[in-house]
Parts: sequence; C-alpha cells; structure tokens
Amino acid sequence: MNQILSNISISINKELYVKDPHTSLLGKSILNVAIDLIDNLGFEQFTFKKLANEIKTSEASIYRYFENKHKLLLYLTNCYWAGILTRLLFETNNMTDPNLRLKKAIHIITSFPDPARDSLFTNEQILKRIVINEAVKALITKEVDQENQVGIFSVYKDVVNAVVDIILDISPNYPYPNMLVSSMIEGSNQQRFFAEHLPRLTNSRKEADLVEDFYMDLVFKTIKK
Amino acid sequence: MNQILSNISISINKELYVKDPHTSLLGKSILNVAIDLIDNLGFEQFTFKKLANEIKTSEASIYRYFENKHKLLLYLTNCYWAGILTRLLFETNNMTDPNLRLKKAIHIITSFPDPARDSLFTNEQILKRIVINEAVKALITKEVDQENQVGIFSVYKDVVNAVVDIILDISPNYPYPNMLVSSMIEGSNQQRFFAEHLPRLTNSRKEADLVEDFYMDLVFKTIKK
DNA sequence: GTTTTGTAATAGTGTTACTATTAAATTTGT
DNA sequence: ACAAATTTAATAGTAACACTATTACAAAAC
Repeated sequence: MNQILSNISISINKELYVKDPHTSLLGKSILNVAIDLIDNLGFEQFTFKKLANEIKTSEASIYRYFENKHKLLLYLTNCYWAGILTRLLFETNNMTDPNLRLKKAIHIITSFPDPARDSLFTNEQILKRIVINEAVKALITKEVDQENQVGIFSVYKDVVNAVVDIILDISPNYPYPNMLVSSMIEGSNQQRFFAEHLPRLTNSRKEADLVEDFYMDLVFKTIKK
Repeated sequence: MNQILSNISISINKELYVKDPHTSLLGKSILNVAIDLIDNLGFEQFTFKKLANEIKTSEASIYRYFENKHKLLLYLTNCYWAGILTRLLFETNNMTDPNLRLKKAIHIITSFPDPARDSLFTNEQILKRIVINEAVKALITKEVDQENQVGIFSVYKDVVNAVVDIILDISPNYPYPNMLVSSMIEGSNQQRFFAEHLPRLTNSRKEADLVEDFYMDLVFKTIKK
C-alpha cells in the first residue's frame, strides 16, 4: 500500500503533475487514497475536497500536486500502462516463437490480474478496475489533441506498438494491425464492464470470464489468411 | 432541421424525459439546438445555461423537459440507436442470404452516414458524431445499473441482438456472438475517434476510412471455422 | 542567523447543476 | 362565453464544485 510502482523504469510524463507525488509523503498518500476513492465513488462523484478530507489535508495542498482531477486520473492510468508495458517487455523478452509472444501479449493485456501472482506494482487490481470503469472518460475528450501533443499518451501508444510489431512479425501483410490491437485493448476493458452491468451485451460473466478466450480466438483467426 | 425523427415507430423510453420534447415547439428546439451545442462544445463544456441562452429561454424551462444533461445525452443517443434499429430491420427485411444480411448489418453499424443518401432522420451525421465523441460518457457510469433496470438501454440491446441473430444463423456454434457485435459497435466509433486524434492507434484515416473494411474482414474470418 | 525555498492552510471566486415559487398563457367544463 | 383548471415558462434563488490568491509556517541553504 505504500508505493504504487516499484522499480519501473518507464517514467511518467511531467505534464501530468505540478509536483511529483513520489517526492513526498503527502504526494504518495494522495495517490493511494485517490485510487481507493475513485474506485469507490466513480470519477464523477470523486472530488479533491473528499480526497482532502480523507487524508486530513486541504484541497489547496492537492492542487500543489495535480492541476485538476482529470490530470490525476490520467496520471493513474499512465501508471497502469507503464506497468503493462514493463511486463510486456520483460515477459516476452526471451521468447523466440512469435506466436507464443503474441499469446503472452494477449494474456497480459486482456486478462484480469491474478491476486495470487506477485504483481509488478501493488494496487494492480484496483488500478485495473479504474482503467475499466473510468479511463475512457480521460481519453475521449475535447482536450485530447493538446494532451497528445505534449506526449501524455505515448506510453499507451508504445503498448499498442509493441503488440503491432509482434503481429507484423507473424503476418507481415495483415493490413489493420493497429486497429486490431487498439480495439482489443479498449474492447477487453469494455467487455468486463458489460459482464458486470449489461450482461446481454457479452458472453462473458464475472464468474466465467471469457474475455481472454474471445480475443485469443479472434486475433489469431483474423491475422491469418 | 425541424424534427429529429420522422416516422420512427420505435418509441423513446419515458424515463429519459420529464416532459416529451416532441409535444411542444420549445421542446423541439431544445433537441435541435442541444445537438449542435454538444457537437460543438463537447459534453463537459455543454451546460443548460448555454443552451437556454442560445434558444432565448431560461435554464428552468429546460429542466421541465430533462432532469439533467446526462439524461438529455441518453435521450439523443437513444434517438440514434432507434434510427439504426429501424434501418437494420427495414433494409435486411427482404434478404434471404444470411451472409448478405450480415454484410448489410455491418455496413449500417460501422459506416459513417452518407450525406448524399436521404437518411431516416435528419441530423444523422451530427448525431453520429455525438455518439462517437460523447456517448461512452453516458454509458460507462456508476448509474448504469439503475438506468438499465428501467429499460433505458433496451433499444441498444435490441440492435446488438438483431446482429447476433444473423451471426448465429450463419455460424450456430460460434461461442462469442454478443461479444463480437458489441465490440464492433463500440470499436467502430472509437476507431473513428482515434483516426481523428490519435492516428498511431489505428490504420484508418479521416480521408481514407477503413473502419468498415476492418470489421467486414474481422467478423467473417472470426465466425467461420 | 538571515535568506531562500518548500509546504500547506485560510479564505475566497466564479461556475455549475438543480429547485422553489410565481406569473402568464392555454385549455377545459359548463 | 367565461370562470376554473391545467400547462408552460420566467425569476430568483441554493448548494456544491472546480479552482485560485494570499499568507503563515517550517525546513534547508548559504
């Protein structure tokens, strides 16, 4: 619970914060309590005032670290994708068979983190829930162009690219690798939301999760002639 | 510009409005101006005050018709899906070959409405843009369960189901038809957002739209053994 | 030991979402 | 035709929210 990331070499874009929350105790508790609060209340109901009350500090102190709650959410999702990218690079590093590498990549992206496995970063499950339930709201906005220009989505794009490269290694002539990967990433999160709230839109269930199976089947069928 | 829907038999859920906007002049201009305003400002920047100023009425008068701006957005997206469902039923009605019916369904769902074709409802292109840029924010919320309980998403679910039925007609043993259809619907909108703002995440471009091609290829490859 | 810098609290501002109340217009009953 | 009932919309609010300016205090640097 003390730290979100440990030994992650991928750094978080400086545009996302005013003061680096990892440089002080208050900053770290802002991150940890914000994660729990966003998870519990949802992003709309989450406010800096509630966060300040929770950690017995003032609203203004939180504004020292984050410009607004939108940037804080972007920061958290960036942590998540930085973790995923690290796992992706580490765990597919020694694999020679591109089919196995793709299998591993699909697993890392579409599966729900296993509580048993010791994850690269603590809070991985809560962070994944936030990515499932809230992250789209930080992405599909009118501010996306300015934010993209200063590199806020580069980690996310690197994740997509890493998987695209594997696909092109297997099927150099498949014409839509980027579409396939980005739709898998966003789709896998959305299918889990559907499984919990709108089950008629999916075949997956919370108790019988089929998201990974669905994409494993779909991707390999699609990229092959 | 006077009316949003004409001769649509699918009715809009009564939970979505306080007073039916189709029963008065003010109600109709609320809808028409809201569409333009949400399209221009984005949902976050859109307020009832700005809408009231635009049509020279008061904020309170708008609250007579819609409980809040969230419900108004849900109303508009419901109009869109009601239109899509109508097209889906009409245009695949006389087709006997299920493969051709699926092709038509994929076209209706994933293509961007053609300005040349006389559409079932005016404002179809603006409404599609709103669905692409704003609709997720009305779906991925903490209120989804209550809203689902009173049937707000039933038209949307009917659209998914109509396509699922066609797929099962072609491939009765394909295990993930609902996942495939719902991920196509949401994914096709998201790919267009990416094409405009985050082009590295897609292979489609605004000038060279590949969304329909991508899903046409993907769906048929996926559902067949 | 004085200056500089970092940290956080107080007390605000402007805006937003939403409501209570009242006035005017329209419809209805007789 | 005219009073009663109902619909419609405007005025004037409230409470909560996002965000900021200013100041007080503490630690570090010189």
